[in-house]
Amino acid sequence: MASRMDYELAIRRTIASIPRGRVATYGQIAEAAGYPNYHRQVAQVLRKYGDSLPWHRVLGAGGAIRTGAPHSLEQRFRLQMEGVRFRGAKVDLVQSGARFPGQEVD
DNA sequence: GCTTTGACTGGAA
DNA sequence: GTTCCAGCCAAAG
Repeated sequence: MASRMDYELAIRRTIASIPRGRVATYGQIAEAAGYPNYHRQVAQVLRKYGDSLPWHRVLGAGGAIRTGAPHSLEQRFRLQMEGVRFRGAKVDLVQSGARFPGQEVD
């Protein structure tokens, strides 16, 4: 049974797999990592290992930036530099939303 | 071992 | 559109 801190490994791997120019939400990452409802742990992992992860590609529900800290400015700047299109203060998930295998596209 | 906190989410007011 | 509340899980006090 390898269920202990594997969740963080799965989350880290999922975040690292986000293609450049695309973004994913906390819930989406948690689900894609195999741990639904672990959206909070995604944030925790980002705080811990964010320095070695594309943290700027992680957004809140609806494409909103939930960094709170001054990072919000840098995050938005980086995303725009990658070609992510913004709509007001939120990201257009319809265009820049990362698609993980197994997800249904309605 | 219980309480508080956190880069969250979805629904209700 | 925003604000508040309950649900959620793990780490830290």
